[in-house]
Amino acid sequence: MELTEAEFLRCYNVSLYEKPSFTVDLVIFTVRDEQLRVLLVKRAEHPFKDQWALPGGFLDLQCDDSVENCAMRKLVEKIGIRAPYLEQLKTYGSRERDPRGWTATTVYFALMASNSISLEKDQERVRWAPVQGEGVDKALAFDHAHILADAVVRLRSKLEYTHIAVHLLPEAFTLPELQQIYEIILQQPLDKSSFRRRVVQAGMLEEIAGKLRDGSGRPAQLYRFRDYDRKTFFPRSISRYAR
Amino acid sequence: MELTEAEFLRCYNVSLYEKPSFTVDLVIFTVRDEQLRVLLVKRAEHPFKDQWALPGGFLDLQCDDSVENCAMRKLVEKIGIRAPYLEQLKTYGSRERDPRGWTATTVYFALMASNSISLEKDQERVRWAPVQGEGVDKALAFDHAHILADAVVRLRSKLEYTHIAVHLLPEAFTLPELQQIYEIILQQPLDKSSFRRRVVQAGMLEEIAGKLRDGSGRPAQLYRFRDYDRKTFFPRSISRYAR
DNA sequence: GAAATAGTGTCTATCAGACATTATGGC
DNA sequence: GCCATAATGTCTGATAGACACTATTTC
Repeated sequence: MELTEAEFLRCYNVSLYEKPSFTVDLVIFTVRDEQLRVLLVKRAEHPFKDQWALPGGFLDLQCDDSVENCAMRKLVEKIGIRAPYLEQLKTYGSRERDPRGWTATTVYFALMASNSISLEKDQERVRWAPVQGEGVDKALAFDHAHILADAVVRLRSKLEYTHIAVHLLPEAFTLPELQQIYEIILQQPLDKSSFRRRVVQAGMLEEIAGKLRDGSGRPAQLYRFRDYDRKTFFPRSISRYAR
Repeated sequence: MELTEAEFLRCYNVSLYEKPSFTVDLVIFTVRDEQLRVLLVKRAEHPFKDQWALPGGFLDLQCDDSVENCAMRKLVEKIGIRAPYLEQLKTYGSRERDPRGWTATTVYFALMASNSISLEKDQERVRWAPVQGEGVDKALAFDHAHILADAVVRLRSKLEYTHIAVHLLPEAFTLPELQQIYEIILQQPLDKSSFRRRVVQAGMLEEIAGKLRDGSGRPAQLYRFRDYDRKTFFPRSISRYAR
């Protein structure tokens, strides 16, 4: 006789299959001091003790309802605030990537404004490392250098045709500030006029009436991002370089 | 006294953390009979017994060296050949998605030419279901309808600015055939002249000297994809529709 | 007014869309 | 020659890049 689904579930042994260890890691980007930076932590435990690594850790099946929840929880633990932008990057899983054996990690990447973070606390074990090319000038634990490179490529690529750069700035920002973010991450100067046309015509920004930001020259108009839910998509990529 | 890394690894208990069940699922696309189709299998076991689902299954820590290896193994098991294109889509993990409890699945999507597959074997339990909109006209097990929708969106999106459609055709194909693939998946007619300019100028194709394909009218020039490793990237998206 | 920075205007090259025209096969 | 389909040519509109120019602030 066939089992009903309810009967089947009562008898089902969850531990039937050997499972890999499962972790969630984070690539948290910000732009500070005219550099793209990524949050690194020094590992407190073996393996790779005292080496720099991406923040992350094991899933907690009791308190994490989903992988994304887990990523948000770890983000809050590490930097104390919810990131305005969190996106799943990729899952890396193999027998070799961790000396303890078969592991898989789902990596998320987050963007945040540098004014919402503090660089200072515990510089010895937590650091915002500048990104040079597609990595940092430190050796990273596990396959984290490879993961970081993938994240940098994804970030540059998404910058070309979406609005995600606004998440690297505070709520109110000027167009020159936004352009500088693009220039820093894409590592090339952009034409002011073309840049403005592009973002204004995309309709993604809203002037903050009357407010201006001071500097040494003419003050710049403040804008805010119009709709964090809407997906801006530029029909042409921002730089001509082939990828 | 501190443990060395070697000592630590000897004592390390891999089962310390409770792990979610981990599976790999596949969204395998092809174009056949002028329709985008996806491979579905009827589940033999509970849960969701006898419902249609994406092919997939548990990771085998013994024989799978990596998640990607596992996806390739399952692909070969299901359709008997290596797919010319396999890309990781996303990882879905939560407590709710499977009645047996906390599970995570890493989903890959594959493209293949319809001439390399057989539609006939075991129609009762394996089927190439036509994709309508962003799904199929069957209820799917687990969160597979949601996963399939994500895969269709990703496929359409990548078609706009990359060359991946060539993987849906046999090695030798004509430009009208390639254009038809785009039209079927993007669900809109494309201008012949613009389409040709686009793919020819991208430099991704190579004429197969002298070979022509017959039809009722003038025979079309055969082409093949120049370099399966190179990344073609169209600087503008192919259709004007905003996403 | 000079310096500095913000913002605008204009010209041009490029390319997609539209569509007409030519080419080449079968019958 | 006729039909069907492949392939090319041409015109136009949109827009990115380049760069000159104007605007508004501080000193």
